[in-house]
Amino acid sequence: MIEQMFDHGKSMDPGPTILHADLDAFSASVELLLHPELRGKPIAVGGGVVLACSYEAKRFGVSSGMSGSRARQLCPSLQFVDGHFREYQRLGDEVMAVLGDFTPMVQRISIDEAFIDVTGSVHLFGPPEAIGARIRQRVRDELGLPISVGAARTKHLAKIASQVAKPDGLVVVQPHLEREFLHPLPVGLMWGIGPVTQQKLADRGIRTIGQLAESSPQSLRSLLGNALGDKVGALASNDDRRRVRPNGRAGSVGAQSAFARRDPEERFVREVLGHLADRVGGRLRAKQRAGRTVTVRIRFAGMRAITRSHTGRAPVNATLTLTEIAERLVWTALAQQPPEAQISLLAISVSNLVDQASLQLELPLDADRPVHHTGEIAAARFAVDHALDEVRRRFGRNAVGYAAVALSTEHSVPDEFRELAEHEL
DNA sequence: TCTGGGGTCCTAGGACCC
DNA sequence: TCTGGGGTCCTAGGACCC
Repeated sequence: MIEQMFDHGKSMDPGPTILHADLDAFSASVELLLHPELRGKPIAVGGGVVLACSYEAKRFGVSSGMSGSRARQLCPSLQFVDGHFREYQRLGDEVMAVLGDFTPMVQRISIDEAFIDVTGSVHLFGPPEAIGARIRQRVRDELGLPISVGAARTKHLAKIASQVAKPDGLVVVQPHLEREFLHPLPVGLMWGIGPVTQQKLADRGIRTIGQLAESSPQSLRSLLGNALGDKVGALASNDDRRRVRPNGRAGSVGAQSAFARRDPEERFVREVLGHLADRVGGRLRAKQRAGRTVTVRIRFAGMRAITRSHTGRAPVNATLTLTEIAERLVWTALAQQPPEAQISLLAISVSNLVDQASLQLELPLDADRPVHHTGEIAAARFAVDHALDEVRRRFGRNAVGYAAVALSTEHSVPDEFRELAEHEL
């Protein structure tokens, strides 16, 4: 009798209920909606670069980020389609709206993936398996897209469950079966364990999450560092206290451009940096934000990369100011490199962000300059930026701008695709 | 696996302050 | 005229996420 009551009590209050919902091969699935005749065939979005691909293409070893020529080698029957990026954004938002019908506790991880905490919703919609099934049914019926869902007591378990559920499935991890579920799985499924960490663990004979759970905290700390060691040790031992947090704002904004290796010619570098600064500055200004730290990244032929940063007293978001700071950082860094070094990527990122409603005109944009100089320049730049921002607002982002004509279109990526990855500022 | 693009977090050393 | 310990900020590099 007492045991029954204990059991009954447990199932009435199993703790938090977290779902992880993850659209299957999202971009490719949207393209299949638009091109039903391609269903069942290996397809890839993109051309010069694979931006996304279907499960059929993945089976050949095709993956996103791969060059188009490499993908064609692996899969000669691969069909390339143009991306409909605005559709991805719209449908991704629609899916999030479906999730929002079950709870406001939605944490969106990317265009096509989110955690939701339905602890407070089970009395309305039933147990986790019922909620997961309803979500999948609605996304299928209303949007025509396959989505996998994992449900469990923690984020870690829910996320792994949705991966195990793929493609187009639902996996619920019952609280009393968590260890049986978790321990046989490979460590690479865990959040935070990528190729490097996986190799380090494999060198110690650790391949499953169960083996990881048996390892001593001290050995994991010394192998992986304190933070990561503690984190993976806790997760493997099924100790995950992270909450679902509705999305906050981004802590940094950046843009990058990769290109075929080339000599760092002055005109080229200026054009690329101007283009990147324009993208970053435009996004900052659109959200009335600015940042004190400007970081550049230079990747060389052979993939070695360096970063250089500058933190000023005043936050910046003017395109020309960002360009100048970035140029100075890049040339100072390149001066320390062998003169024959070729570059294959440039990036600009702005961090230490602050809100900057209407203080723009009063603030010197670069505190390192003499004040009499900065006042006028700041005002002029403010005016130029806002004129351009306004033209773009009315006629579109590409109506006017610092186009980097030196960038070949072959390896560059459509702006609409970039926008999919942008975080809320 | 010969590598796109936008992000986050951690580490380690140095400067500087009290 | 030798030197503790803690806190904060900055810089650079690296792993990882989607």
